[in-house]
Amino acid sequence: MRRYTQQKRFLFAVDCIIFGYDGQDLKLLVIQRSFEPFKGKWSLVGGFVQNNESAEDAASRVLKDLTGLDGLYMEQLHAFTDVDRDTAERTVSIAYFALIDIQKYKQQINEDYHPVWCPINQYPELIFDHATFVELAKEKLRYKAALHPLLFELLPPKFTIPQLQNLYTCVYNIEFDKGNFTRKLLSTGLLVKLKDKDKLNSRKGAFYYKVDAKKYKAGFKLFLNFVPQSVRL
Amino acid sequence: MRRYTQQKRFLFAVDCIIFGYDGQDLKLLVIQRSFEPFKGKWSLVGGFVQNNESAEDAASRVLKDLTGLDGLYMEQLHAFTDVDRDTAERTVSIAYFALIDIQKYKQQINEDYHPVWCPINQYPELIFDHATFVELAKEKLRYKAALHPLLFELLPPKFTIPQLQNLYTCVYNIEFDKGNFTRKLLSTGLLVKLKDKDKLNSRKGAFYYKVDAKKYKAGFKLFLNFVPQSVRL
DNA sequence: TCAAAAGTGTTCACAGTACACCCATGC
DNA sequence: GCATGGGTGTACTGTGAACACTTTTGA
Repeated sequence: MRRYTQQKRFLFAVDCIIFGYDGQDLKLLVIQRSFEPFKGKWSLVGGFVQNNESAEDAASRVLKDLTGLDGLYMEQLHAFTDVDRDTAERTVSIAYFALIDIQKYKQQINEDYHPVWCPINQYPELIFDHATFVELAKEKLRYKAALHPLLFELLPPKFTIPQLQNLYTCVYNIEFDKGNFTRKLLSTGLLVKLKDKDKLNSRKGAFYYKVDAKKYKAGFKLFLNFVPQSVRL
Repeated sequence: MRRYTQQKRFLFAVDCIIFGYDGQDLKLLVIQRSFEPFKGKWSLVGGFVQNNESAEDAASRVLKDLTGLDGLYMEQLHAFTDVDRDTAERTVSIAYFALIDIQKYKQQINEDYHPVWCPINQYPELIFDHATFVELAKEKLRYKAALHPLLFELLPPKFTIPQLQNLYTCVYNIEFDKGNFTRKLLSTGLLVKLKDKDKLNSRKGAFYYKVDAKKYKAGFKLFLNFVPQSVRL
């Protein structure tokens, strides 16, 4: 009754929700679909899982194809399995969300896909159930970043505290008190102060910091009450 | 190049990590596999996703088959997709974890599967990568229960605060101060005090409480710092 | 009356918040 | 010197942790 041979097989895809930060705003990467059905419509980046790769492998491959980069932050979001979610044929999609610093990587984006960075709250209509993916990913980003030092993945290796504060403001749509923000941040011990300053955004200039890689890895799980509970959703 | 017709199709299963609480200890439900390969070996409860159902549908069906119950707490844990995870044929498995009160439901367990409740830290060797599923589920349970009022799903409708405290102790392997525990719990406003007492566990007796269903639903997302951060993993 | 568990009260330390104030610099 | 944004100091408040104490009841 449950023998393998009598079971259906399904198509199996991955789709990536790619968040990027350009120093100003939080963005979402979408592409124009290059194949039928819905060729030319807006879509998340995705692809089918091949015989010799796991879903993680496939998602990494898709990310690399698009950005030219390995080693981006990436994690599984959710498996979407509704019977009719793909109108062509039953397809299971595993969604991954990834974080990237737009400044650093924008020149490496593969233009074959016609990728576009959209404001996170203002992206075009997407095919299938991809908008559901995005909304869930946004929720998870907010949830997780409230507890773990996740947002560093969106910044360049050198960044200032005001830059980081602006990023938090983008993610949570609230203002943070700069004094308290700075103290809380430095109290985690995850940051290393550098000698030089960023002078673009103010006359006085703000010191650059970088992440202490060792402490970052070790301290990833236990972090902060950075964001008021009421804002975390 | 990415046409649907040229893609592989894969088998697609669900597996359930079922946690139960019997008033004393936290348990895991495992079964003896009734079909090849590995017939007779220990395994999580699972099944293949059918043509006309989503993975959630399939997981609910599997849970119902085993326990006779609808409406159990259930959520998607993770999709496991390693190429060789199933030795018979490439199979993607979506793992769900479920919470049930053993006391209430034990008589309804379907005996065809030879199900056994094992202590959560002492379960038999499981087939394939099922042990990985269980460990991830334990981690997620601890993580989520530290932030959300999840553990009520493991208790009967009427329960005492000392019972709940014992459950927390099982999950986190730490002692909780009863005074602080009680205060923190009642301050959430999620509980309603009942008139009667449980007299089995003490001479004095402990008042029963029940969950305020409306507040429970509304307050599920914002809960407590119930568990010290260092214990959450 | 005593033991055992339920439940309450009290103190202390510290983390989060609000907000005032000082600092460095380019114009 | 003054406007601007970076950075520090401080006082207040609330929450969490530790632990002493009271209550209830069966044996």
